Amino acid sequence: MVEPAGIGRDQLRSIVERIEKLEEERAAIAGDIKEVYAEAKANGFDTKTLRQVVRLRKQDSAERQEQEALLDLYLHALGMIPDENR
Amino acid sequence: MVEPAGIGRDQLRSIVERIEKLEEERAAIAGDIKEVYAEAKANGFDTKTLRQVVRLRKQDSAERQEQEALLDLYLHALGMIPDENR
Amino acid sequence: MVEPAGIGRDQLRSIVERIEKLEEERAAIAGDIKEVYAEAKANGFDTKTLRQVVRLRKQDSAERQEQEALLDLYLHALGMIPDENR
Amino acid sequence: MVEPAGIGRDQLRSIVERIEKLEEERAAIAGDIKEVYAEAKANGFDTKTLRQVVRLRKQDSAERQEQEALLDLYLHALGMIPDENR
DNA sequence: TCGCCTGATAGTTGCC
DNA sequence: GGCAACTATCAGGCGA
Repeated sequence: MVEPAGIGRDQLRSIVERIEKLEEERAAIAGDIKEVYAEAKANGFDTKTLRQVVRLRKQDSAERQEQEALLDLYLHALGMIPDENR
Repeated sequence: MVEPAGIGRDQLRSIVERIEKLEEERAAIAGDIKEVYAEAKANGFDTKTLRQVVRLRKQDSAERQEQEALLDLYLHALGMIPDENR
Repeated sequence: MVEPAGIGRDQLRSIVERIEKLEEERAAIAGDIKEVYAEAKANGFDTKTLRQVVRLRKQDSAERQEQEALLDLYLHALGMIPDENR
Repeated sequence: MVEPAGIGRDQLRSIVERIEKLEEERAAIAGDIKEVYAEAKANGFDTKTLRQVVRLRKQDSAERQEQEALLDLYLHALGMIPDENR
């Protein structure tokens, strides 16, 4: 049964407000992250690479290797071996 | 010149750690939001509708601002600058 | 199971080529759009404003559709299904 | 001088319509691309890897190696050498 | 629960 | 060369 019209009104308002509050907080943190990247950039770091590093640290190494292996497979099938020293 | 290997080491570590800390916080908040939706659902609300309501409320204010921006642009294009602080 | 090395070779090549062909076409159209803006600019129009107009026209129809969708959702949530083809 | 209000009216309409027409075409092609990926997926290919392949083919290899070198530098500074056989 | 799809986020490109 | 718009990728939510 869905919440009847009259009854849930205050509850609905409360829910929406809580969500909006949390979304604001989340946006604020996103802003902080952006700032850190900006500061890093100002100190001579390459943000693109930084993001890559952060992503790699998050990713499980097993999964990472698997993905690399698959890519190799495809590139090989296309005759595009990216680096023969690999 | 990009940050040389030896120099930025500690700085690099600090940057990465700050970002990871912030991303954790952001993820925690995302979890809270999820909980609110789950709770709402348990109370009989339709989450899809709730999400759309939240989205529309966000859009409304964004849209309003954009309309204002457009007006400004037109006024500018016509040489009728409405606000000298622009 | 992912596509084994030998089997999908020609198929893989075909897929990649089709995608690349389509991406070229898309890029060509993007170029045409750019040209139109450039021409408009040469005729004294403000491109930023033009872009905003185009964007808003798109948004308007999207918004209208979303509002309709929201109405549907509410009617559904209240057990008043407006359209059995849904 | 910006285009005066009355004069450019038809021209403005024409511009906007041409742009919208082109954007539709572009969207149609984007849809085609999506279809190709979907079809590939249905045939057992991994779309994420496919996208990577397409991207790599577009990217100049010199640039690619440069980016890899930079990443290595950062990972090294963090003590995270991703693959010692490299 | 899994796969799909939409919405959020990150990256690229073009303009100023 | 920095910033803003646009595009592509990714992740989370929804429906089967």
